Amino acid sequence: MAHELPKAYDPTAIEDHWAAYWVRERLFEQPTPAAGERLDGKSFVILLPPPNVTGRLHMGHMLNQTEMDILTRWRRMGGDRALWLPGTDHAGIATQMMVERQLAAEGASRQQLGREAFEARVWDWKRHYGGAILEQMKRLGVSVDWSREYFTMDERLSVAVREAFVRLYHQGLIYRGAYIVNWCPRCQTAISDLEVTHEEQKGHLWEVRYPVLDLAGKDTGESITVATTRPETMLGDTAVAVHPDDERYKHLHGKKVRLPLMNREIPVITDEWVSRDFGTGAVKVTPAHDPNDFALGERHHLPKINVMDETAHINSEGGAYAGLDRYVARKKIVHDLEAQGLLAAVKDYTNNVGHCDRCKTVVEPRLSTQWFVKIQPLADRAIEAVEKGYIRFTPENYKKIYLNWMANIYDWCISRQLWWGHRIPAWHCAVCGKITVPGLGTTGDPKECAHCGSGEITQETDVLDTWFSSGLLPVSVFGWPKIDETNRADFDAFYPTTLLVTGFDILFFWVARMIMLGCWFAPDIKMPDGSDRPLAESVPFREVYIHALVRDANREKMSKTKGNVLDPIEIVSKYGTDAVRFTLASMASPGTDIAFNVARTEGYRAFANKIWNAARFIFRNVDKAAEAGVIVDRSALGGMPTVADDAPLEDRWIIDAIQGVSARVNDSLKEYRFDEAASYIYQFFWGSFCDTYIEIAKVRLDFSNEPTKYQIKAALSVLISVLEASLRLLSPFMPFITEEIWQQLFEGSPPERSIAHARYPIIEIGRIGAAIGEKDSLIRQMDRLLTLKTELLSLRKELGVEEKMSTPIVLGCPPKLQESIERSRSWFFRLAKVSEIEYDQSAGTNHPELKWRFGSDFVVAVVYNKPNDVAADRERLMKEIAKLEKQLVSGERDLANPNFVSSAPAHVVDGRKKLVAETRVLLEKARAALAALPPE
RNA sequence: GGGCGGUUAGCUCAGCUGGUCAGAGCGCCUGCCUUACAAGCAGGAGGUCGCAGGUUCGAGCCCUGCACUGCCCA
Repeated sequence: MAHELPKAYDPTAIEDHWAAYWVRERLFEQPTPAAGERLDGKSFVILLPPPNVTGRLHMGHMLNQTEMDILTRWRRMGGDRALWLPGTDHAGIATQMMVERQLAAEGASRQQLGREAFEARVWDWKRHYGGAILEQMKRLGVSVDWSREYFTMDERLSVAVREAFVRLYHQGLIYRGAYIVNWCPRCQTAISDLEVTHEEQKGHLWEVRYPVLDLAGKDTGESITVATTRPETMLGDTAVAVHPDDERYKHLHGKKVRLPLMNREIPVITDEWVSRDFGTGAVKVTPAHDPNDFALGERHHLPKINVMDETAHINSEGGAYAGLDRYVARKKIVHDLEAQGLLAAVKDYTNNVGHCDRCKTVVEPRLSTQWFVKIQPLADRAIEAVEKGYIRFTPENYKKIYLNWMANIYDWCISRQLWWGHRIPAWHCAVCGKITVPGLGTTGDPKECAHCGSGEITQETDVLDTWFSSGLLPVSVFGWPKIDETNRADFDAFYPTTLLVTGFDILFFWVARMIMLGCWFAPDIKMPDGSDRPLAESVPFREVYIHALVRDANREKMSKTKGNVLDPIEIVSKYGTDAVRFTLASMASPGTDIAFNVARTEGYRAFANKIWNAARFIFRNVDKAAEAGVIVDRSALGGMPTVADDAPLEDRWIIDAIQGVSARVNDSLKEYRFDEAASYIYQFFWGSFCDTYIEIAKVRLDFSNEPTKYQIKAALSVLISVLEASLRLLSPFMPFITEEIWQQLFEGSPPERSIAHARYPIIEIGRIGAAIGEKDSLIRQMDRLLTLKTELLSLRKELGVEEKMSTPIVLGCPPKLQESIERSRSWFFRLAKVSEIEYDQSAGTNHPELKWRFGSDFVVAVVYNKPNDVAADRERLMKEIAKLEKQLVSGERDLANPNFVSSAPAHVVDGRKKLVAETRVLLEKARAALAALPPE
């Protein structure tokens, strides 16, 4: 059967086909191990960071997924039990907002709909639009196990969420209380510290006079000036605080002041926390609207007056300002203060203002009753797991960042005032007011109050922070909390997972929470042998690889407002998935952001085209050979290519090269050096295989003459085995094109259903060690030939020899090189465009009319009767001599230095000696050549 | 304010525990439609490794200071 490949590579023609094939054939499913099946420990388990159901694929996803896919495919081909588990996150706020917008367009609201109908509506939305991002992922060819796809609100995951809450509650690690939280007036919910982004903003610092009162409550005429950036909060002031040692205010200790506008008497208190240097050294205290003031209020038992409602409008506690938006109120208050002569000063001030991560609204610190996780006990284990090395970070510096954050962690506010999410499993009693949380391991909802027995209980309306459920994923996807003898196979086989690949932006949101929750709950599950699970086996993953941010070509962060967002799907349809994947891989060096440049992608599309055409060339010759009765054996393909010891130099050279590149690629991938691995393959395939080996092989594939079948067959079997191994090597990076060519290579009967099930080229250590000395000299001979070829072509260019013309050369070189040349005569003559060689040991010193080139062990000239450009030659030689002299001087200085000779390692000294000797020879030759030039 | 990175060719970036490390791709120049590929082939030019000190026989690599720049946390 003849192969048919179009001349130019067209990714769109093949990618959809294979993407669908992989899913349809269920090639990447990793079944639950059968009971009693031996777990050999060679497993690779990785969890996809679940994208939001509302999400669309962006470049960050694509980088993340490309890296995970490369690793998963690589380990799968390496023989591991590989499982990559996909799913989506219900994304509380984001999804709720999406559906609310939809409702708004219809002139409705969730309040009109009511909670249940609204939830049904969101589910509906999810069923219709929620899978979009997963469909996009399929287009990228990700090798995930679709049979295990989850959604964080799935029944079984919801069970886990409820159980986690219940356990933590009964362990005394969940409490409810009124604290200052970050309140988003737009989303109308509390958000965690992590969901607040701080931005510098120019604003004002208002200084306000609070009149000091005497014991009778009358103005003394004196006043105390406080500074504030949020004057509207003064409506809720319940004290003024000064530093106890501040001499300016000592006489006011214990006195009272009149709160302007509200005409409330509030005390002057003293507290060490007050900074004497900030503003006037006196601060207003608003316990219900500032976390520091809240702490102050607790210490001094101050009343906490909340003056704002959920939408950040002043409430009834705000007197005359009730009903005003916070910023309207601010203006009016400033105006009124000024009118009353109580505004002492207005200063420009830049401060950090918190914004809602989701909607960018300015966050209002606000007193509110919320649910919290007492985090320290969980954090302690999470710290231990990392400090003891049970979880390793790459790059390593994230370990420090993680530990630093963990050491300064605050209790986690887990309640959200949303309707979409896991509703908190706690019931309030209308009679006694106490809270009932179901017992451990129970399933049904409680029917009566656990404290007074009343049946008048209603479930908490708040839902849990989305990260509470995603933080449980590593345990919950494998069946926790229902792990018993009958269903523990998944957990035994796949927990802990091997690796987590993610961006640093969710290091705290997600990675840290998974570590805390995993280390907290997994120890409840016994090890397969029945022993207690140690912390080292409780971690949710053993390694974390943190990748960089994808920026645009100008290193700008991609953002919708800037309009510089690159849509991966758009680029993929233009250049092909393989090219985009390769771009990301080749730029993914740890620690640095990726400036995504399509110029680079163009280059890798060209690379794909190169691979395509190399295959075309080889296939065409295989077909031609078949016509001539030469059948190339394909049965031995699939391993590491080898070659007989008496094979031609170039065969041994290319085989050695692919063995070497395999070893390097494997090493690089072990260290997540996608960039290195990609570059090795690229250099090898394009440089060594296509530009050198195939060009050489063409000489042997000459069907026009009386065919030497043995020669053609030998050449073809090297070509095809190197191609086939290269495809496997490249497959994790470029799964589509490699699959297509690989399938064609086997002409419809491949040894596996997919190249993804073939074995990755890995060289066994023992074999590479054999005959290494001989191999070394072999490679050196080949390198010499190639260097000589380049020198000759360069010389020809300088002389202006026509491209098509071959010329005689004169060459002086050692016998060994001469022997290699003679043995490789057929291709060497063709590639170096040589018609005949005159070997001459005195080359370079005679024939002054020739233009000589010299290497460390050869002197060569192209015989071509064109007058030399003496001036240009002289310039080139002088430049070269200068360079060599510099090199020689520095080398000789080292060798003359007794310290160098005694303290540097032997191989360095030897290397330096060799270099100096070589430089001397070259210098001598260059000087001779210069002297031989005719005078100007 | 605290912490962590970065500064290497025109551009984007590699460069391991100091010693054949001054590299790659793109771009640029010159010549080629050579038995796959012009998305190609061949040959070439281009850098005092941010600045100033120091350690060392030896410094893009280690130390100190400075400059510029990015990020995280308060």
